[in-house]
Amino acid sequence: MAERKQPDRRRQVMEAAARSFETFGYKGTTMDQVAKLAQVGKGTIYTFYANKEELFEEIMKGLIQELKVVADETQDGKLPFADNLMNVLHKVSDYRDRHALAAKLSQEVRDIGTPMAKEGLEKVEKAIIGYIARHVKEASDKGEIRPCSPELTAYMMLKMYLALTAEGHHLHEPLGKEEILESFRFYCFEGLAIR
Amino acid sequence: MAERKQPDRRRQVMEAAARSFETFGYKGTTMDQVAKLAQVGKGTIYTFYANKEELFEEIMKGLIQELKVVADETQDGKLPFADNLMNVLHKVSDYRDRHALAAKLSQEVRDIGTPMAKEGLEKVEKAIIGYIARHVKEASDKGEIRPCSPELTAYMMLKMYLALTAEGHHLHEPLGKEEILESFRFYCFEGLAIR
DNA sequence: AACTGACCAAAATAATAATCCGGTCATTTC
DNA sequence: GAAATGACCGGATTATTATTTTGGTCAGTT
Repeated sequence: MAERKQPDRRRQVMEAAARSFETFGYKGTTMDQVAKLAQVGKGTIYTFYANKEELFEEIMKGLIQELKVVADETQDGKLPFADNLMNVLHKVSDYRDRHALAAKLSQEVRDIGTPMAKEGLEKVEKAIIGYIARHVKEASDKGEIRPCSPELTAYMMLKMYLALTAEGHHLHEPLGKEEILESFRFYCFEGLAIR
Repeated sequence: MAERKQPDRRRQVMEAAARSFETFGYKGTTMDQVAKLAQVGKGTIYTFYANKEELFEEIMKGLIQELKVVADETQDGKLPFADNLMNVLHKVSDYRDRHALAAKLSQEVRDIGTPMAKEGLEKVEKAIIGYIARHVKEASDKGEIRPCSPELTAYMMLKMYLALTAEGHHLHEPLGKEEILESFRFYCFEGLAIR
């Protein structure tokens, strides 16, 4: 009963859109282009999605889903919270950097500042913070770390991680992977105070 | 002997430039404008400064100097390092936010991304980090805080402080002054680890 | 009923004209 | 004759206009 008597147009559109957004960015993909790639009349797209924005959001949801899978796969129940956290940050950041769609959108924001592209990437960041926040809460409840606001803590963790991995602004030497891990543990978990 | 038989043209130029840059931004000030404000022929400016860039750098040096004075005045030898640090961060950030030149340049970078304006603000940030780094090193030598790389630590401190004070990106609620201080102490000095 | 693509207005881009501005230097001032 | 000036230059920027593109619609086809 799963015969495709008719080609699945919704899937065709989604896949075409995904390819187009990651190749040409948000601004660079046109609805005509997507229709052509999907081998579908342009009007057909509008039977599934109200507009370009909605189509884009659907694709971004997919990226966030992928990141969640990567993060879940990285977690190891036997490891302490700090190790899991650092592994997840590393893996997710790495995956995001390498993912064609995210990379293209970053470049688009840098180069021409497309608002939709910025918004999309913000949603990804927000999803990452939400994901971390859930695990922070869990660790906090289990007494693995000190009590804290999960949301704010997750936000600070991501900011600290990004500050350490950031290069480009020549404010500090680019750090090696080991240095990043060590520094992250130092600043995020241990703190500067004498104990 | 300190009579001003001739008007001090260098000073006139500097003051005019300072007023112009803080009113119109880097791009918005023209050399003609500065000459007129300084009541000086345009060519005269070029006897003191090789070009517009150099004139701008002179003015930025002045801003950095002002910030250093504010920071030094904020320090209180009797207070522990953490308190001094937080006071300095608060005062300097506040002063910078209110300073017309810095405010204008920030807006210019946001709105049109003038490279020179960005560069100038980066120099300010670098100066702040350098200043903090010196005090971190001192505190570290005195054993007030754990041993650490002063440069990297100062960088991380500023980033953490800015992350906490940042609003606009709606990634977390804007925090009150007390919450900022408390959170900064928590994340920067105490750390998440159970002790 | 599902699908299509010619069509439209608005927005983006390209082409062109007009203006501005950093920097120079021959001339003037003292 | 050293210091100061401002008219002047060409490259860059901006304003103006013409042209093309594009998101979205809908009358017509399958």
